[in-house]
Amino acid sequence: MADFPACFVTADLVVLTVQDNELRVLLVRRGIEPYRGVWALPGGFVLPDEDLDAAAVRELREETGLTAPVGHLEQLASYGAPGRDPRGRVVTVAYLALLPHLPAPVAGSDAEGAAWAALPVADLAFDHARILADGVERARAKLEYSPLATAFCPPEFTITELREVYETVWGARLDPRNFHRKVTGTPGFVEPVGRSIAAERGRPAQLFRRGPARLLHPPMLRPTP
Amino acid sequence: MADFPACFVTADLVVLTVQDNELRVLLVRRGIEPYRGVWALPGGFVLPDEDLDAAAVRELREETGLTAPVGHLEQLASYGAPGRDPRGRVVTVAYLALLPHLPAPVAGSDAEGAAWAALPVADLAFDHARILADGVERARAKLEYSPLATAFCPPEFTITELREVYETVWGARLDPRNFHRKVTGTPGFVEPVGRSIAAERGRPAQLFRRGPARLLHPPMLRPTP
DNA sequence: GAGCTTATCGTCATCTTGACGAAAAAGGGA
DNA sequence: TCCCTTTTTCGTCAAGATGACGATAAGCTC
Repeated sequence: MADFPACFVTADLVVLTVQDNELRVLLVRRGIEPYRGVWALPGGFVLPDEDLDAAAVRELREETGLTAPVGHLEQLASYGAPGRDPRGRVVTVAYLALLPHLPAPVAGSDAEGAAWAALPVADLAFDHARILADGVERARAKLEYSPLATAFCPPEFTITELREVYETVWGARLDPRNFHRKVTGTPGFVEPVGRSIAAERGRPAQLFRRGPARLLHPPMLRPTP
Repeated sequence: MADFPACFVTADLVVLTVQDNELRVLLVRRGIEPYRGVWALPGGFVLPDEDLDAAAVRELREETGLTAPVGHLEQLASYGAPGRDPRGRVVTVAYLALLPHLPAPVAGSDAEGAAWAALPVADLAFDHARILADGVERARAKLEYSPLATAFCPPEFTITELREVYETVWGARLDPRNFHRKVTGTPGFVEPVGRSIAAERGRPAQLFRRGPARLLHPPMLRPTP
């Protein structure tokens, strides 16, 4: 094994949220070289005796201040092209997190600042533009056959809020009546809370929470433009 | 960066094929410690200045003797639990390959032998049972919304051969008439070659090759048992 | 209460699916 | 040659899902 060169392994995060009908990603401004002062995905080195998933959870907590288990976190892909990091051989295991909108992000120890950036974003450090694009495409695809759109919503939400998540992530308009029928008619997608909430205008909407289903059968397909 | 411990990175392969109506995986019997003599997924260390995908392609070629670009290869997931390899911190980037049936596999340099093993298999080295299970589930899911079942077939195949791939991977029976209608009616899934082939018995079947579609719209859903 | 806005329910044509009948196209045997 | 078997391929029909859109319900403000 001594014949093989050592690598460093990092866990980077594509943290997506929906706010003001915009898809936004959590970015940090790098405080150290390389790419000092450039926006990048949050992340960091995997610690000794730390599992990859644990590293992602730790980074997510450090960057967002999240303690409660809300939203969704899954492994996205790994990136290890030679030369992607000028410091040497660094392999990144990227994770995708989908979160409801949170207060202002917290800057990490080696960052000058953090912000929610509306997509599309330009000029990211390393190969983070590619990782971000892969994460967004994964999120778009997953909304089709899984109930993960609820990860963008607070614990209790209305069908209209859920529809706005779909419309924002997909960049498409959906018919409110057909969407309502599809969501409430798919077993395990959402469960009625039993209460209603008064909107600013119009008829109050029923509140729902996420149901037990992990997969949508049949899936909710994107409109074919 | 010197604060962080070095890891070793390997690329391991879940190579699946369909033969005799069985789903089979390529395994090697390890010739070196640890787990000497135990069956494992093929794979090896990523070389210096080698991209992850390139390492997977190289390992696949070394283990199968494949030169022509047939079948399908994609990244599956990464596994890096501490202690998964007794030699130290080893992170594995797993790849999933779907291939038509090939002649007998070639044993690699550090393996005592190689074989196509019918699923399910037991007693694999490291955490390879988990990686294999993830690969099989990925393959099953991908048959639903992509035309990748054609990767299990030779360049020219009949609709019945394609259906047998689905039936084998899913472990379910499909109606030949409805399957034929669905496959030939989905744009870009398969293209007629124009010739027919005489089977052992019954009416000769038309030959098809894979079409240009990357995604099936609408998807071919697994039967709900 | 009139008027506005949004949520929710219904209707209907169209498309897709699951179950299954039937014709087409080969070979084998009497 | 004429059945018989087998497999492929095409049709039919009911049930379910979808897209387009009308209609009603339930709040608000004036």
